[in-house]
Amino acid sequence: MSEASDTGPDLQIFVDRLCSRSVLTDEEKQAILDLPHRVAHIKTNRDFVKLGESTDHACFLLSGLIGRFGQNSEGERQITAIHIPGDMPNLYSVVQPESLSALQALSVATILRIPHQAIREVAARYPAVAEALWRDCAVDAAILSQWVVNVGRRDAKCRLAHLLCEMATRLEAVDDGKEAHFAFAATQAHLADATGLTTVHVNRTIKSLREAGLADVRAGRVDIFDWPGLMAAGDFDADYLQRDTEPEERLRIAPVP
Amino acid sequence: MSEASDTGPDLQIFVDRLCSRSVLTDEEKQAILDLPHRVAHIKTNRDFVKLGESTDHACFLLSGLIGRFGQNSEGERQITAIHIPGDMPNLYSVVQPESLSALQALSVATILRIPHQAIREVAARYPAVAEALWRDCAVDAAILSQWVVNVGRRDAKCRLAHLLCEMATRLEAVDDGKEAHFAFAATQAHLADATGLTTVHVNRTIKSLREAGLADVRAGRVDIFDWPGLMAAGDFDADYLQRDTEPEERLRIAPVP
DNA sequence: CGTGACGTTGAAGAAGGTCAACCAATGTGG
DNA sequence: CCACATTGGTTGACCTTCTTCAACGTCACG
Repeated sequence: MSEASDTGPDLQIFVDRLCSRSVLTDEEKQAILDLPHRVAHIKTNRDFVKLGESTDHACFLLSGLIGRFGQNSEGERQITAIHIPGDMPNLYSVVQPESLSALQALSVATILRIPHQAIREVAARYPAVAEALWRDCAVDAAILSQWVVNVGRRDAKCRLAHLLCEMATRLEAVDDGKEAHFAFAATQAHLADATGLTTVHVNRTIKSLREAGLADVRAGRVDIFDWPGLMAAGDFDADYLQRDTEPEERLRIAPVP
Repeated sequence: MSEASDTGPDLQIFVDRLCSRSVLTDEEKQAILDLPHRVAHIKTNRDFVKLGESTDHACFLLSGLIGRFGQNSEGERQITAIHIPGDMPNLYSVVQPESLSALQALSVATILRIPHQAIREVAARYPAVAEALWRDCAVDAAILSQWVVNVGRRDAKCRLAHLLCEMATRLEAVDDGKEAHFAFAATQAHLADATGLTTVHVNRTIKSLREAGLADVRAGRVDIFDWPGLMAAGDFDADYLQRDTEPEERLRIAPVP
């Protein structure tokens, strides 16, 4: 991992992301863009936030794939969220610095580290920013809820299909067509940790999706052959991702001055 | 379900709960106590917040047990959280009114309904209140993360033991002793929905906990015979519940005036 | 060209699900 | 006050899904 000071316009995608569900004024957007941050490059499979550790900064993912996970006493991992560029994998740490989940790079990744103190100051000054951050955590929790349903109440094939649907939707890899594909660096072992299965069974399950003509996962890439079919197999309904919040539905805690 | 207007000091336990992890001034506490609310009584097994429904108020649980759940396309439920008195089962709805989880009473329950608008006004006016609410959501998400680990990476006996440990800890039913007990109205079917098992297997698993001399669940009550043993069987570490936040560790987003 | 990470496959077994029957407690209407 | 239904809990027999263990293939890279 290397660190370097940087003041590029990197946070713009974070602002865009917040504004997809919240309403911010130009002043508020600028306050976020002005947040101090340092760039860091993370190697594949490196745990860069450890379980139980206290942090004084939050991470913003610029590129790559990050898994958030917990583990049982045998050290077996359970991935609870897969984060994509634009996400803040541990935004919650702003109000809860002791990290109850660990973060692992599933591929090489580039992150920005933003000091909690700076985020807290902006949130204290602009209630609408605090609200937008709180909302981002709420969406994260909604995805987490679905993850529980996925792991608890679906069989292997359905679980994996659901996960692929979720990633395809969040990565905006699907349009109206039947086919789609996207880069996805996670290994079968990562998928096993995410679905609560073994790598062996993930392998067989991928095979069955492939043979059913639904999708294939290989060489860091997911190919979807039959999007409606995959959604059906995965029992997938994209509503929970809250991607379709129309401008007039977006809430704002304080009036726009 | 019956509704009645009420202005008793019911919200005091909510304030106490927030202050166990956050720092609030007397003025801020009073603003929360002054929140308008209506009392409602809910019958057992009634879904009082439905999936996908939009709400304009958050619920505060005064008495009883509430399950938050999602479900798969077959209608099989997966409980993602069990809420106890003092919890706000859908606090997140303040920033995210479309409910992505449903709420079901697991016993007769008494709730207070608090309009979103009122909560939003207090949060906009007092950044520290917004922070405290945000933190409450973060703790809720931390519990949810553990729930994923529980369902994804532990076997039936371990899962159930973990759940009992979590409930015992949150209900403050355990002290330093070996034994403990607490009222717990959930049925075996509810436990099955919570653990992602079938009722039949929950029944057998309870039997095995009983025969191992660890704990028993029956007649709306949990008896713990061997607390250290149950914690070991459930792979349980209470840290994630954030119950031990010392006053000097509590964060505050804005200075105390 | 060896070594390690990742993927693939087969055989055997364990954990948990399914189906079905039955019991005990409680409530209800005649 | 009894006949009956309902809800929650218990148990057995059987079957499916997933795990475990072990071997082997393949590709990238030093």
